[in-house]
Order: sequence, then C-alpha cells, then structure tokens
Amino acid sequence: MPEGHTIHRAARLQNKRLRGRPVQSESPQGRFASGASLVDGIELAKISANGKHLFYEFANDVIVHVHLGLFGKFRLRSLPTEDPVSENCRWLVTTANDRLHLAGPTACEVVDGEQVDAIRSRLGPDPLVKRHRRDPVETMASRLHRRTIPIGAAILDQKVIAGLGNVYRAEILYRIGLDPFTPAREVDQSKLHALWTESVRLLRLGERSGRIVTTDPADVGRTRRSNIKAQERLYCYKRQGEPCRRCGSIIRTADIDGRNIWWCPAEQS
DNA sequence: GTGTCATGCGTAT
DNA sequence: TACGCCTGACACG
Repeated sequence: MPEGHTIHRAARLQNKRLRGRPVQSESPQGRFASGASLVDGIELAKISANGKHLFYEFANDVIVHVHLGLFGKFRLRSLPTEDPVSENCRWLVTTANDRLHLAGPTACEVVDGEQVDAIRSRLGPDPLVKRHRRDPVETMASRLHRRTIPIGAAILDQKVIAGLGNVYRAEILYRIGLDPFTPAREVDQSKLHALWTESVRLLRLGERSGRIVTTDPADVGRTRRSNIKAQERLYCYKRQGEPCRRCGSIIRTADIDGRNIWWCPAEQS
C-alpha cells in the first residue's frame, strides 16, 4: 500500500530496528547484487523518507535509493523467522536481530549525493516532513499557477505535493469539498490551505496506524475512530454506485490522466 | 489456468 | 496517449 504514509512508516520502523547496526546485505534475486555487495558488512547509519522515496545511508557513504512503485513490499521480521526469502527478493538486509526483505520495487539502486539532491529537488512539499523552507501552501500555489489541468491530476504530481497517491487524492478532495475536475488555477487559497492541512492530518494518521482511514466516526455511525470497520474507512475510493456517507448521493467514478477517481457530485461542487 | 486490475512512475511516440 | 517495469489478489471458466 505504498502512498507516502507507508514510506514514512517504513523508515520509522526500520530505523528503530536496523539503524546503527552493521548489516549483511545481499540480493537473492541477483538484480541488485553489485549494489548490495557495496554495503555488505557496513553499518546502516540512517534511513530517511521524502515523499514516496527512501534513502538508506551507510557508514561508508554509500546511499541506496528505494522506490516501491505500485508493487513493492517490505517485510521486516525479528530473527529467527519462519518467513521464507522469496525468489524475487531484490534486497535482503540482515542484522543480528532482524531481517528486512524487499521485493518488487520500481527502484533499488546505489546513488550519490547529487542524485539524492536531484530527486529531492523535484519533489513538492511533503505533508509528513515537519520543516519546510518555504510556506508549503505557497509552494503548491506557485506550482499550480496558470495550470489548466484538473486539480485531481495536479495533486498526483509529486512536484506539487509529495506523497499523495490515488486513495488519498480521492479522499482529500472529498473532505475539502472540491470537484476533482476543477482547473488547478481556479482553486483558491483557502481550498489550497485546506488541502494541505487535511493532507498533514490524514497522512499522519495513516503513518501511525499503517492504514488509510479518512472517515469521521460520526459519518459511519461510530463514536470512536478505533471502532471504524474496514468497509467504513473511506468516503469515495472504489465506492462507485454506493451512497455518499454524508448526503446519500451516488458516488461517481471517471478517469483522470489514466487513473480512476471517485467523488460525490453533491459534496464536491 | 488465464485474464484483469491495482495505493506508481519514467520514457517514448 | 501508450507502453514497460515490477508482483499479487481476485474473478472467471
């Protein structure tokens, strides 16, 4: 489930267990064999997350860049473990106590500092990063300026805001009451501000819980967030034909830029 | 077993 | 706009 919350959560949990320890590094599948060997036996100094990107910094200054793409998955296990190493395991990182198993990533590669800077510089503000050089809302506004693409396409552009994926895009636009087809340049400052604050709130929740929950308990007949059932976690995503949880209008779906979006035609207008 | 789709993104046309 | 990459879950026959 790799949107930004998944990546930041992975960095946090992996730092807790792997950071500061020498690792055994290998590529059972073979496709990352030369990179993996560069850090075999080396201390993992720090893992950092930006948007949907992860950077593994080792004590010998080698940096490994990982991007999960659509299919990538981590499995972090305490040792000993019964969990098998799959034959498509791209990178296997083992310490005395733990084992990190990575399969299916879009990117798993050794990069230098300049490449890290290049990746970071093409990312917009990340709702899960605390400090920003510029006001994040201003940065978003400047990157949407005069663009006629629908806001539903714009917020998947990682240069505009880093870390949102297809679930959060539908859910956040619902929560701020914005029609996904609104041209980006017509979105006013107050909506952009709401977009940012809802992104921060929802991604933080997702980072802590490991799942995407965007519904308010009251909208699904619950009194506490912890009582929300799996079927009740979202307002729009993949709910085409079902009634809106707030107004009962039928949730619609359409294609924006080759990806499906879902929205409530009444709440978002 | 086969086909389809998916929480992503870069490159080519 | 289409395709390629990477994998797994599920529907269907």
